[in-house]
Amino acid sequence: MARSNTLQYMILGLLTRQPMTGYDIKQIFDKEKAEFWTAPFSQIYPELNRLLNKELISLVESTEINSRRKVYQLTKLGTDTFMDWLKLPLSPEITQLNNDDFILRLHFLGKEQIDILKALLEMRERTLKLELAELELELSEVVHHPEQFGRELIIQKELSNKKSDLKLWRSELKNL
Amino acid sequence: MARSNTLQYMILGLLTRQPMTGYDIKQIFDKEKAEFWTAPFSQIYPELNRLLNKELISLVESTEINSRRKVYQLTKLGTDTFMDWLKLPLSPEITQLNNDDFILRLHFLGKEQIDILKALLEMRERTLKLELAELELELSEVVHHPEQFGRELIIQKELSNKKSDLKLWRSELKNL
DNA sequence: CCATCCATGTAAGGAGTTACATGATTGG
DNA sequence: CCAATCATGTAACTCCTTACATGGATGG
Repeated sequence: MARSNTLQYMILGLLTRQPMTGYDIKQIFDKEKAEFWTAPFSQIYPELNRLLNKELISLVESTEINSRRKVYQLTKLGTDTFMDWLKLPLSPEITQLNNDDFILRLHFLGKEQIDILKALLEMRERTLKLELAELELELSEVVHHPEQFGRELIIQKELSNKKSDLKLWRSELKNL
Repeated sequence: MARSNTLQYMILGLLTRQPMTGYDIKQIFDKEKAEFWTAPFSQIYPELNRLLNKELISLVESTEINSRRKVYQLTKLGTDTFMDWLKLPLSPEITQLNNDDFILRLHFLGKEQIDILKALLEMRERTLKLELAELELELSEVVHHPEQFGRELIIQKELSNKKSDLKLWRSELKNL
C-alpha cells in the first residue's frame, strides 16, 4: 500500500476521536489492525514529528510537569486535511476506488457521515463491477491452460471474494 | 508483501516454464498480475543481475551475435532453491500460512505437484479457521460501538471473504 | 527488587514507485 | 520514414521492517 501517505491519514483519523500519544496510536493499530493494516513505532514516532512540523497536529500542554509523555491533538489544518482526504469519493473527477483506498476511508466513516459513506460504497460498487468483468475474461483464458491450475484457483478466489463484496455493499447501501 | 524475497521467487518460478528475458518477465507480470502482484523494470533488471551473481540463473548463449537481448535460464542451484521454497507447506515445522505466502505458491502449482498442492490447501484451511475465529470475536466487540460502523463493515467483508475462501479450498480439496 | 508495561526514539537495510536515459528492431 | 514495440538499465525517493537503545512508572 505504498505511495499515498497512508500512515499520515491513519494517524490523523485516529486523532479525530481524541488526543493521544504515539504509544496509544500503536495500541489501537494493534487492536484494530487485523482487518488490514498496522505500523511499528519506528514509523509512528517519526511520522508524528513530521506531522508536528507540518502543523497538522500539536502537543497538548501537559499537566504532569516532568513527564516524557507527548499527547498530540489535531490542529484546524490537520482536521481540514483529514476531512478533505475522507471526502475523496464526493469529488466528481474520481469515479473509481481500489480496495485499499476504499477500506482506509471506510474505517473512519460512521453513520453520521451518511453522504460520504453512500458515495464511497457506490464508487466501490462501480469499480468492483469492472474488476469482475476483467477477472471473468482472465478465467476464460486460463481454463485452456490446465498446467496453470493454481492460477485458475487464484482467479476463482478473487472472483468469489469480489462477488461477495459486491453483494455486501449493495445490501448495506439499501439499508442506509 | 515485504521481507521475503518475493520477486526472486516469482522470477525463478517463471523461469521454470522456459528461458526468457527481463522484458518477457515483465510482460507476464502485466498479463498475469491483476490477481495479486506486479513489478516494474527498475526492480526486475537489478534482481536478474543479483540472481546471476548468486548463480541461481545463467545467460543462454545467444545465436544472434550482436543483440543486446539477455535470455536467462535456471541453473541447477536455481531450480533447487525454487523447489525448496515451493515445498514449504510440506515441512513439518510450518503449520500456518498467510494469504500472500499461500497465493504466491499456489500460482506455480499445477495438478502434477498434487502432494504439495494438497498440503498447501490444507494448511491454508487451518489458518483460515483461526482467522475466522479472531474476526468473529472482533465483530462481537465492535457491535457495541455504533460510531465505528465503517470498521464493522470491514470486519464483515473480511469474514465473508474468508468464509468463501474456506468453502472454495474445501471443495477443491475434495476434487483432488 | 524485579518483571511488565509505558514511553520515545535512531540506524540500517530491503522493497517498491516514479522519473529519467538510451537505443535497436519491426511493420506499415 | 516514422511510430510502436522491444530491450536494458540508473537515480532518487518513499515505504516498511528488524534490530538496537534508553529509561520511568506500576504492581506484586
